[in-house]
Amino acid sequence: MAKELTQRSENYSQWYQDLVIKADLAENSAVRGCMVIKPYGYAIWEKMQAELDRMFKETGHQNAYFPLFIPKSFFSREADHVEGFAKECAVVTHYRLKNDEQNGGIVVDPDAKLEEELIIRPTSETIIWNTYRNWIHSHRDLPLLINQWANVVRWEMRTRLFLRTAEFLWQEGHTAHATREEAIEETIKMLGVYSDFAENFMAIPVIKGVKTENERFAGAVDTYSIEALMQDGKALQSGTSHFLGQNFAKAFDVKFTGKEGREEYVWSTSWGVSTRLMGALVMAHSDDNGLVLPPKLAPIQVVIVPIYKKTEQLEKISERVSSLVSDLKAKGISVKFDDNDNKKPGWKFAEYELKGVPVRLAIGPRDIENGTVEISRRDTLQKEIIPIDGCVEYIENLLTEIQKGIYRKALDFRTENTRSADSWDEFKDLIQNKGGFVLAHWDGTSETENKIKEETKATIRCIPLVNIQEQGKCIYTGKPSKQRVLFAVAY
RNA sequence: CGGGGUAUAGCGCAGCCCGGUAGCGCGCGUCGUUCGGGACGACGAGGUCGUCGGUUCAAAUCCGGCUACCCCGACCA
Repeated sequence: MAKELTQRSENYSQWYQDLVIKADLAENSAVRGCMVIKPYGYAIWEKMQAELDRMFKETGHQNAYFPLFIPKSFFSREADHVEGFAKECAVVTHYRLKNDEQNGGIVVDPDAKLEEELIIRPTSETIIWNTYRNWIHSHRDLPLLINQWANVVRWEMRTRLFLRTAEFLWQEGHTAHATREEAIEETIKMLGVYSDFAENFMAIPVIKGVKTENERFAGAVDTYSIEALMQDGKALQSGTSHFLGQNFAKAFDVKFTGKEGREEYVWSTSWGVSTRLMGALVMAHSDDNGLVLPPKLAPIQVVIVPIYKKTEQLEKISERVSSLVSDLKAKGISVKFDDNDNKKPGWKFAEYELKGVPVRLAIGPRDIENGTVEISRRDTLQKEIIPIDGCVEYIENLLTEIQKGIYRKALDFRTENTRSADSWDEFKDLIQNKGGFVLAHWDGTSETENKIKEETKATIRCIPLVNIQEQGKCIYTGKPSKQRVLFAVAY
């Protein structure tokens, strides 16, 4: 075995690390906390982007681009926002280098100090709201529905490929509305877009919910999120949508004249998903043989491996395969015919499993003679021999089935790993020994939430939007509670 | 940012304790035999030992600074 993968049962986080690197998704760079996203990984991200972008446009949003740099003064306008991000900001203080006459090399030119320091955006609310002030004057300018695809920087202490990096790629939607209700509706709508995307494209079931005060975005009135469960029983926040109230409108003085001629502050939202989704995708489905990709996001959906001894055999296979390739392409299926002569079939099988290609076809002289092809699916590793005539339809159906199958598997896993706790002992036992989601009553205070976190590392992931209302007692304090909330140890 | 570990050929590692001019496996190149689950043989190429400095006749090896990565904490999408 050329590329050994650590087994999940042995060391889950090592398995993740190995897989991201060995499947050629990304690697660490020379810059602390920053990764290089490699072509195969980036191809998956591009597929995610393409679909999300389509969904945003379908819901009326337009793309725009705002600067990477944010003047320091903008940043301090919204008090909670600064407090939340201050500790992890990269700051530009100078704009020029010069030759170091004493020691050689180059140094920062002390004469080139910026009048006002620039923050590298950790998120763009401030620069965007400062801009929106000039764009919004009347109710006729609303709603303003903008999205941007960008990189952002948060100076993280501890990083992991895709899950937490100092620089990451994301999209951030920033919308302005005339009424509170409309802004809340937008917040929930975009949360819905995220959950549809997660479930239908990434094949990851998610729970939509609202965050508690502790976990709320700095500057938001309410933060909503989608929460996914990874195979090791930890939760991963996979997307957030914020109702910002009038906080940023007030901080940046963004007012509009309503129909009745009254001047009012606008209502706003922001929402984002990042390359963290790549981490979710890896951890939700993959196994000890490598990646398992949902067909809808796989850069290569079908790989064809020829099996031959002599070049005449390869020629025959290639001839038969070329029409198959064009038939598949005509159906919009991405296919690769790997006729690389330097690698043996067995090596290729292992390699494409590592890379998570959903369907593999193997065609050898025997198949040419019998008019068959060996088809094998990545999710279950099952193989069968089918007639080559009409196999396009078979493959098309199989891709759909795989997409459903891995969603089903992830959903079953989540169902099995979502439990209720009715006492503190039971709660601790579940969190420590089983992991997964734990539904439990909570008294609604940050104080209790913090104590639970200190003692168990579990946090409230969200208060599910779809939730049974029932009387109960807080597992920690015994105080009355109206509903259960979703706890888990999170990434 | 605190504690621990690591850095030697493209990758994975040995050598370091006890200083004497670098080795193994995989990969890579050529040729031949192979090819239905990570093939085999022969020959060959490839390293200023992370980086900067110190000790020494001599440093991968001893000492110090720096950088990056991994693990464990605190912070976070």
